[in-house]
Amino acid sequence: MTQTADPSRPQPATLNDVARLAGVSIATASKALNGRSQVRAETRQRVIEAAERLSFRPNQLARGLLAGRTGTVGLLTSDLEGRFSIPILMGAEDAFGAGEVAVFLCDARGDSIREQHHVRALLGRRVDGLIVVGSRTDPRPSLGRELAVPVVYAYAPSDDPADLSIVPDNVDAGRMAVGHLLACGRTRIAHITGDPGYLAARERAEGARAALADAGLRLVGEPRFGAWSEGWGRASTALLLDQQPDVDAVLCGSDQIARGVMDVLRERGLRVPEDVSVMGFDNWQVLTSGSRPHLTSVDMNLEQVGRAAAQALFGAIGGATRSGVEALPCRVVIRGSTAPLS
Amino acid sequence: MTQTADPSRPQPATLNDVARLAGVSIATASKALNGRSQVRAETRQRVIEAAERLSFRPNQLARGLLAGRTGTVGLLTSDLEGRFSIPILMGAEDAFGAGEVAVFLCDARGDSIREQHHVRALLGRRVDGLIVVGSRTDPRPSLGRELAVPVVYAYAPSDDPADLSIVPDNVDAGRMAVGHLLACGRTRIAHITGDPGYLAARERAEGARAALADAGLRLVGEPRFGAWSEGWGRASTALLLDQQPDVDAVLCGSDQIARGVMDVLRERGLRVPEDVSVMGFDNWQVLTSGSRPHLTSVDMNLEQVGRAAAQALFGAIGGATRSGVEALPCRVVIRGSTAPLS
DNA sequence: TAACTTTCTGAAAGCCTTTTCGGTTCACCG
DNA sequence: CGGTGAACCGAAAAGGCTTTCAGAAAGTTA
Repeated sequence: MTQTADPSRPQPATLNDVARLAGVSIATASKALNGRSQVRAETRQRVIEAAERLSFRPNQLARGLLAGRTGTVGLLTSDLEGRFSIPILMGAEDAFGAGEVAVFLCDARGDSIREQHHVRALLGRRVDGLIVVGSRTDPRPSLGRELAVPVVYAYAPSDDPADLSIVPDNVDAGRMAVGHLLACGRTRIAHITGDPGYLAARERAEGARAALADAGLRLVGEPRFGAWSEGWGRASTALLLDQQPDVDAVLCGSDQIARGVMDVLRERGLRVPEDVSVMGFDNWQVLTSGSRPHLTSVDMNLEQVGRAAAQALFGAIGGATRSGVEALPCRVVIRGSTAPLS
Repeated sequence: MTQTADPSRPQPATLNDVARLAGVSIATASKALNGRSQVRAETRQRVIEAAERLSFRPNQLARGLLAGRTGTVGLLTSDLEGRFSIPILMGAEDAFGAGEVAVFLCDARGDSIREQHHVRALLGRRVDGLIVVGSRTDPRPSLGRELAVPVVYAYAPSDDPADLSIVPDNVDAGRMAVGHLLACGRTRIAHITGDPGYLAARERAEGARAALADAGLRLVGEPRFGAWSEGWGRASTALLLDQQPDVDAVLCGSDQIARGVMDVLRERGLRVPEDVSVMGFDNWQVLTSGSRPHLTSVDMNLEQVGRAAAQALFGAIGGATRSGVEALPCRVVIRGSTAPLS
């Protein structure tokens, strides 16, 4: 029988041990260690040394029990696999980790039953707040208003406007992308993008169209919705070149699509960026820096989304409630695949 | 002044509330809810209903304080960014999440100071154990033997053999990869791989060489160490074809390298897989399924590494200590880029 | 009816820390 | 030398839960 009490593993020291070793009461020890002013300097020193000797770490459980705040938050993601969750998670972890907050990570695998389960478990652990990270920008069901702790939604906004959601501004991103291509002197711009079931795809297309309209231009053909894959990029580029051989720029809905587009352009003997400039979306480094030339792409600043969500949650824990959907700007990262017309 | 006590947010119910509502003592309520046998069925029912009504969730802090076990573990990663940490983290989260264990996520950013800081914070929170996830397979400094809780190292083994480490078997992976190419009838196999500073690169090369030796063969040329990038794949393939034009298979140290290799092969008019079979490493889906043809690759089963680490930690918490480095097998995922010689 | 089980219930201790508040000590002043 | 205030210290409560143990209630047997 394996016992849980491993005799070789010493129990961590308690405040009691420290107090005894220093020859003071528990209360004094606590005050000494927490910088309270009711302690003589000499006594404080003795206590601190005792704590050092026992490598005492105050038990956060007890502290949390007493304070009513645990200094923990739950990070509820719907798919760790997805590459969008990770940077957000990093940003949040970063914003919290700097302070004295620890993060519980839960992956619901896109299953709402499991999500419910995790929420309950987190509430049982008395987290001070919750960040819900989605894997796409389409609105998702709210966790509800009755929760005992504040909640902030990141990337995927809540469908309840009373909740606070932090998302990247994909419409504006579409505008910015086209803006860059226009600044390069391109006027015959096509848009090849992914699954039209994704709000992100539709919003980017909308932004692109709006920016062109502002310049008195239109897309070359309709936006070509399809899949978020290199294969779709290749297939639709072939079609595009047949139908609109005079295109001078392609804005792609993802870096994967852009890779496919560039491959076919090269095969057809077109030069990137001279003949056709190509732009991707997501700024996924493995794709942007593997291509020839390196791929200009729109970065959604996801880490910042995560950080903003964490800060908003921090504020909400402090009582400063916000609500609605807050859209953060994206940014264009210029590399070799776009250049001014010569 | 924003106050922390938000009057609109109801305090969660305590066992006391439940007991009062059910008209029993706290003790009885506790026993009723925890399935202890000292309670009449009718009383138990009343308590359960009361708990339901108040949507009572026992405070895990208080429970943990009492039990000496918190039901939490720390997951210490050195770089969330890196794509190797994530699947491991998923596997671990999976193995734990199924039970009643919650996971604290900490990212040390490859900084050992920050790592120390996180370890202390986690110990202060009285985690029951720690999983340390590395970003490369080279051994890393142990956290030490004096820790109050068990530790399991995943992917990056500890340099102290007294610790338990779970890693993928890269030597064997090299053997398996070459085994597959040999099974395809390939005999003139080249190896293009990444930074020789990485143990993974050296081990895979070693395994490949060993498998060839077993078959009475040798690599075509020396292993070509370089960088883990498409660019290196392209550059070294050009060189390879100049020096060894009769090569009939290329084993690559990563999927990125493989993509570069395939691009140059295609440009030189060589057919994949007919003329030259190409194999990658890591089975990174965005790369393997974007290429033409889809890329055969070695998967390190990282999720399983994570799961195994979690299970080992679970065992260690229960007192079943293991130690040493345990290497888990990888697997070859066959796609279109490798095929038998016709 | 007395004595004895059996079954259920509740008071209280304990986990570890922080904080309040009353008590002790001591220097200093009138 | 009694009194005052400051400086320091410790007892105790609180926070929510589990568990032990003693006691109450109900049922059984002689």
